Amino acid sequence: MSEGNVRVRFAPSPTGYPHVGNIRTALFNWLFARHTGGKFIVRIEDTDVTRKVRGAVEAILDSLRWLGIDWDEGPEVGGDYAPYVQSERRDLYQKCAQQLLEGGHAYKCYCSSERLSQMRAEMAERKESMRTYDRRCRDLTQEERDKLEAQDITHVVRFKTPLEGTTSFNDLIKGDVTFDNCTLDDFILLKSDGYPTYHLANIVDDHLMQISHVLRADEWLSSTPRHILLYQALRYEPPEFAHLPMILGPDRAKLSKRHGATSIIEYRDRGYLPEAMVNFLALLGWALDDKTEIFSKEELVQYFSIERISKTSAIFNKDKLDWINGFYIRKDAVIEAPTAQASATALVPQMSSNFVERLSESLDRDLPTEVKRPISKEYVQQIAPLIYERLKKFGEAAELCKFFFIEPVPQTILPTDIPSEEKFGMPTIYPGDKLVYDAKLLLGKNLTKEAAMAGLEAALRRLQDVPFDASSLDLELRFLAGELGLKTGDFFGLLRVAVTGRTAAPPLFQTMAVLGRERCLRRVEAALGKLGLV
RNA sequence: GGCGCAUUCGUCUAGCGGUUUAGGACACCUCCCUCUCAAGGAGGAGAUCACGGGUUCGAAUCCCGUAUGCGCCA
Repeated sequence: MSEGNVRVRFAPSPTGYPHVGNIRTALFNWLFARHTGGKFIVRIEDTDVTRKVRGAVEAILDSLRWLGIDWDEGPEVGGDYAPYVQSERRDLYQKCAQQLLEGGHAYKCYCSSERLSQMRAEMAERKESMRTYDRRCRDLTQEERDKLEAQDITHVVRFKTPLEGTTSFNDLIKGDVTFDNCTLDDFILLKSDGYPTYHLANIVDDHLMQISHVLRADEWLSSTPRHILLYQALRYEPPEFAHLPMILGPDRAKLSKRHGATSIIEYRDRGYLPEAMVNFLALLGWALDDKTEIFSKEELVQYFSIERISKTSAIFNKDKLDWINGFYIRKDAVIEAPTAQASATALVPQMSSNFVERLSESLDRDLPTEVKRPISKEYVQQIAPLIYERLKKFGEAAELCKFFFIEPVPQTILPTDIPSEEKFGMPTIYPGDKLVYDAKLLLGKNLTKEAAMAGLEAALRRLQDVPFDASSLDLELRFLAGELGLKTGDFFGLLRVAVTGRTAAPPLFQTMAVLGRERCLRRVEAALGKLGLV
């Protein structure tokens, strides 16, 4: 098969919101298509009527769009092989089933589901190795068939799997795989409601849509011999197969809702960047070499190859995702200003409008409702350079810069007031979204109450008339620390807690400059007032 | 239970018979930078290459078993 004729598909069933595994499959298909100059097709496999979930199709397409995975044929865009929704293609499957029936490759099965489940129970009882359909209807005589037909019993159509021989195929990732036909069952082609099973619909559509390569999750490997047999019975040329390693949860089990965030949409909503997600997903089961970790989408398209897909399943490593996301945030946040070193005001880097925009959005969404909207763009622009290096995902932004919007309130907090999951140094947030912090934090490790109070009082006076820009504040407060006989670290730490309510925050002087004189004075004053009571 | 696939640091992986005292990344630890936290820089710890047999002058790399995990039959 020449690579120019590559046609691959992503065939999700709308039984739920797509998780990272589903989307990784889509990504690999897409990368393969774009790398080879082939076509990427999206086909909705909605033949399982009972498990259909409302809104799932939209969620799937939204996920693809979010990551920039565009499709050449499929829902919304159409194509030469439309429709791309299986429920609209029922006639095709029924015709195929009929053809198989007539060719002696399939038969109608009249067994009731009650009989089947009873049969299975008995087999389990007897510990039989073959716990599959006992093929009772396979060799019915014409007379028996007519009789059952006359009774108007609902039936399914089953594939007449060869009883002997083997079925082999060469998987592009796993290599040669062989199955004994006698281990395969007479699987269902057409359900009693007239809908096809995955097996039938899949084969018919892949053939009709001229799919050249099937890149799908490893869980389908065991079904592949059935598919090959079907292709043969139908006299279709089978496509190439490549079974992708699975993505597992931290407990090594197949991803499911139990693993917390599984829906890819959730990652978008938590503030992950699409380019980071694509980069991360690509690295789950694929690697270019022994060192490269960061890939743009263009580079992935350029370098992607099936040969370099690994055979082993991978565990979703959230820490690494966070690292990659932080990397992309930092990378995209700053505009390289060629005149930066010439500019005296270039203490803070210039932020990209993209970053400011995303930051504004997440603050607008996550900041408490008490904060007045709309949130000032100019203000966000000032905050941005102070936090961009500290952000791993935009979902954390509000928490990270809350104190720019809400007054910290010092309070004496009893140990029992602090929720156990609260990290050291982080403020305890109470309902009503006041930024309450433990007044004891003001003392830090090395300060006595008296020294802290003296420090705050001195700062209060000095802050009245010092020019309120970062470098002046730096200069003046450093000087003041000396006057007070305090270590700069201790003094600045004290001020940091007073001004931000936390022990870990962006650089102090830049933060103070952004907050402005009035607010800083008020906060120092509040801290001082409370400190007297500690 | 049967069948199939897999098995390199905690995790993602490089490795496709000698260049390997098994390389990189995340996480972890130490140090530097430093007003804290980050970011960045420099180091460190961490893998008897699942186990047991072969093949070979030589195996993480090839073959066969066993175990374990995962998947499918459901």
